[in-house]
Amino acid sequence: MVAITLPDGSVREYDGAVTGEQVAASIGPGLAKAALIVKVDGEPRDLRFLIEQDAALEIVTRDHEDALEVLRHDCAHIMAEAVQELFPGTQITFGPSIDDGFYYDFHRETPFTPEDFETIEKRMGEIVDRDEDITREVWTRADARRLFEEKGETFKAEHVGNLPEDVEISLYRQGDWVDLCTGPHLPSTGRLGKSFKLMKLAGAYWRGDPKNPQLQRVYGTCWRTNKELRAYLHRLEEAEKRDHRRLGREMDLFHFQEEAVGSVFWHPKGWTLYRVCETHMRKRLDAADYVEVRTPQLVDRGLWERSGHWEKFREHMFTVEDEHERVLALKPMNCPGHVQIFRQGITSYRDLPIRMAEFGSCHRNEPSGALHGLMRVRAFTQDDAHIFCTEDQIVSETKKFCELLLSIYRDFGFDEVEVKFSDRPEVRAGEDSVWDQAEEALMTATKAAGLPFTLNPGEGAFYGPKLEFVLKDTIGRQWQCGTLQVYFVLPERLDAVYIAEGGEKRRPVMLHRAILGSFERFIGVLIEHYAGRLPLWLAPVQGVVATITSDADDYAKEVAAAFKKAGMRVELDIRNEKINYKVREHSVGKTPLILVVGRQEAENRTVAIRRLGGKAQEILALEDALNTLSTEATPPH
RNA sequence: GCCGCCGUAGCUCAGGGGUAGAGCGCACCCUUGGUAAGGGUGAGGCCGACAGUUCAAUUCUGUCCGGCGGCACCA
Repeated sequence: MVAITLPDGSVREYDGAVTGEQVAASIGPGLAKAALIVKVDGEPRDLRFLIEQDAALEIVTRDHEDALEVLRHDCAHIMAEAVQELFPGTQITFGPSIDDGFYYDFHRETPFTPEDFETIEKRMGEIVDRDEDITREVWTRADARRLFEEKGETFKAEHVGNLPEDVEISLYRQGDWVDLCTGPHLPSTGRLGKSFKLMKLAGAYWRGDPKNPQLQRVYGTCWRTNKELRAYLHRLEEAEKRDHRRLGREMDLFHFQEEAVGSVFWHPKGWTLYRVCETHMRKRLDAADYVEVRTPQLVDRGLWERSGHWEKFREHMFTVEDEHERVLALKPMNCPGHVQIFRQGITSYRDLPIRMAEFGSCHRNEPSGALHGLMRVRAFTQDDAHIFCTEDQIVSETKKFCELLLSIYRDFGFDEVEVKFSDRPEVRAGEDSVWDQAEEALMTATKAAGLPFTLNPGEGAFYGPKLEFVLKDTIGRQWQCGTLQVYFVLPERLDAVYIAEGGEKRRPVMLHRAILGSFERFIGVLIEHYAGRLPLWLAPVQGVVATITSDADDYAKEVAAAFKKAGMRVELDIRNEKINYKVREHSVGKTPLILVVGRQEAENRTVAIRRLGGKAQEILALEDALNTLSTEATPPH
């Protein structure tokens, strides 16, 4: 007897071993038809997996939350089958499901083109129509390897050889097509349906290593229904509309051009936004007892050699030579500079902690393929600071920093923050004992700060372990902005000391920390988060005074001047255009307030306020409008 | 950096071996209009750069530069 417990708590008994397929059939033919896979004691399994002992069973149908992953994985297989039928000689490698879809990496001499998509999609549809049985087979390692070698599937054969000894080698067969896979899979290709679409082509390295052959990756998306597929495609279009590169142009914030690849040309409006962010940060840092400094842009390579950067990051540093053939590097970071300031004079333990901030302009020669609008540039400005403190102060400083960071994120409208703890990477500076110490200190401090965090093993910085603070924007995308890194090694290398209570010299610890990360990137994130509709205090142009007829020009000028005097950023639009036209243009330009004035307003000394996206207008006396709106436009805190 | 695609007016894009087109924007004129595009006229282009093929190249080929999507990278 085998007793199967279903999610509703009911128990069904069977004479002997039973499959999920049989259980589903015994419940009802509809369910049997809708079933994709099952979960046996929580483990995803094929419908035909033989359950030999009592177990909890969950039948995964299309509506189940796990269904998409299975459908997408099967879709990848069906695509691979289609590709191998259509293009003999193409080798298969890996094809997992991913967020919103799947991909499959192929090895083939001639590249695929987007024109091939239609052909492949058509063949995939045929494979679904053929409704081929998908069966699981267990092979010995040697046989599986031989099979793939005979088929000329060198990548698969290599992979079989690399699998751990204790892993069961399972092959999935659908029609004449075979792939090495752990599964689970649908019982037949017909269950996939046709709500899929091939999306794009890309290169990818075999096993992610640039030294290995490059494969051709085909990305696709796959959904439960055509409706879901259409909704997804619509979502992509919407996401494109909030792309900061597009909005940057439409809102006249910044541009890029060939002569300065990876550097931003900030237009007046974009620079206003930048300055508002900077001013706000400066205010918050002042209040948090930071001191602000400025360190040199060009620094002799000797300092970078001592700090260890020259050895590790040489190829990412821009260098210049002076007339004595002395090599100077454009600073890629601010830490060594800050240590130089710390080293001036003698520091007492009484002076610690010293929180040294710099809106540090840095240059890094990022690989050309990494550049991406404001998100990844070669010239950027960090909201950087180094906290020089004693080991005893690490916990309290970390705590203070986390509070400051969360509070500033809230100012900018981000409430969801994920924290990741990254420990020692393979390539690193310093002894393991020092890393032990640094990791332990950071871990204690992080726990004391009381923030939930996840572990991110091996992802620490060159100098020390780090916390990463990841923002979640309106549409759920994640952006790593803030960081806190514990440096024990750098103060040693650059010989930073303070005089301790007993009169002896001691090494301070440095906490390298940033909240926005880089202003450029953060502004990119802000633009996308708000889809360009920035909150009033951030908007570069907060309001436009727009006239209805030229009779109101003089009054409009007076209104604009009054708002400007009240500290607001307003523009005047007295062009010979209809109000409809002006409203449309300023709405498209994402101006938060349109202050409409016509004859009536001029006579009554009022303004008609139209808010971005709103339909209604609100008529206020000029004085009231000034008070209300300038209060509303005040930055948080 | 690697793979694929792309580069035509300020923007979005069409075209195609015989030196170019649309819409929006811009300028000027008419219009003074009450909340998301009023009308007319006009000016804008070394068709990314450099080589090659050709009687002729913006169009075909190659190289380079830049952009886009991934991969790799991100102190």
